[in-house]
Amino acid sequence: MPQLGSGGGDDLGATDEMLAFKDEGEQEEKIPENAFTERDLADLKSSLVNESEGSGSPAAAADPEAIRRVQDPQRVYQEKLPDHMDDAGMKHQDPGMYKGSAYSGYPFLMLSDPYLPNGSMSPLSNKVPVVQPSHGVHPLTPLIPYSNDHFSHGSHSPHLPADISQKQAVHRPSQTSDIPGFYPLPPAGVGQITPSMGWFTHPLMLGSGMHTTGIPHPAIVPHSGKQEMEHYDRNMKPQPEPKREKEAKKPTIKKPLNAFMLYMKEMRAKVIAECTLKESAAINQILGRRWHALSREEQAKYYELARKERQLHMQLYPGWSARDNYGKKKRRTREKQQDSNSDPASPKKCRARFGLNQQTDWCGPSCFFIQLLPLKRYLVTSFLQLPVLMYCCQFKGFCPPCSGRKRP
DNA sequence: CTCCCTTTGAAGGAA
DNA sequence: TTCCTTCAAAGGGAG
Repeated sequence: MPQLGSGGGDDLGATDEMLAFKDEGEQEEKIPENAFTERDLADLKSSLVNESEGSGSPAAAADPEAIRRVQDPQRVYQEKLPDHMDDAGMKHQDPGMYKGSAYSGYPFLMLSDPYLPNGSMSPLSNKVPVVQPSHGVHPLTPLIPYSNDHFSHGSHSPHLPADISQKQAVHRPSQTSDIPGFYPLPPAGVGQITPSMGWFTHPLMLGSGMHTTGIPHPAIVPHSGKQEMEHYDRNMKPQPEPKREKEAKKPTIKKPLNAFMLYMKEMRAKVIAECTLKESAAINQILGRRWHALSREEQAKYYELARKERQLHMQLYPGWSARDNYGKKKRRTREKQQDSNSDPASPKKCRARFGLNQQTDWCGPSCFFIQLLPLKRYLVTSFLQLPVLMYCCQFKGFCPPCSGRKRP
């Protein structure tokens, strides 16, 4: 058991040591000399939080007109659409136009909508780094005055090599059949949409990533996706079409992305290219380390973006709570718990039956071995002919905490 | 087909 | 106030 000898109990360090991909890119992940302390970062974070929680949105406070624009998207469209259709590639002529385009989970950065109905990602979505210089101007940018200062690297993200960006641009399908990523189409403009834009055909839009304001928002996804399927598969026999249709239209508003998520979205492509890794779990580990190696200023950029995302999200969905999306895993957990409760030999029931401490198993959870080794639960009969719950390691049939007794 | 893994941060509930 | 849980993204891998 290597963990035993790892010493110091530095879990993080140990974890890193165990990572097979550690070598890759490790050298380039040197922490800058001016690296901030965790305390500094915490200060920064709290300052950002305070700023956002203070006397309202600074951006909004600075620009009351912006609030009105958000509240009146149609007006925004009318005012902004022509410009940003030009800027954002509605001309769809320039194959490299995405290179500098802005996309994020939210519209003010968005060129395409990653939350298209049926769980399908926009063909533009997942390859496009979230945080990139904004080429087009989103209608909501007055509200969220994204400054290209955040992207002071000129036309290219420093994190994203030009070749990658170009590759992404090359893979873009024709814009002709694509929805422009900005929120874009005023209700008045719907009639101009081609019938092939199936997701836009429903007048109410609500089942199609459309906010009640009429703004399609990437955070809104219909329930027709994974979750809905799961519910259907597990709990339902085929239902009459109307009911299923009705359920499928219930929109899901997703959480706004936090700073790290924004960073991941932007940097994932680069890491994949550098490390030739495809597994997201491994990539995320690398990204996590790189995130910690970022300078204070670089991290602040993402915290600021995340803060603005939250602001916009709050303004678009005032009553929304992250709790609204709770349930999937919770339901699973509950089901497992119910299974456990229905099992007469479940640890909980057996411990209760024999007056054992619920906090301590037969061998005791404080036992180091018992926590590390695979366990199996045994319900055996004691010499009093009473059933007794036992936990024993399956490790070579030997259970150290049981004083060397062989597994029953 | 579905869930897990893996990361950080935000949010909400429980203690 | 602190701690815990869940979910955001992503896509390969496992069952």
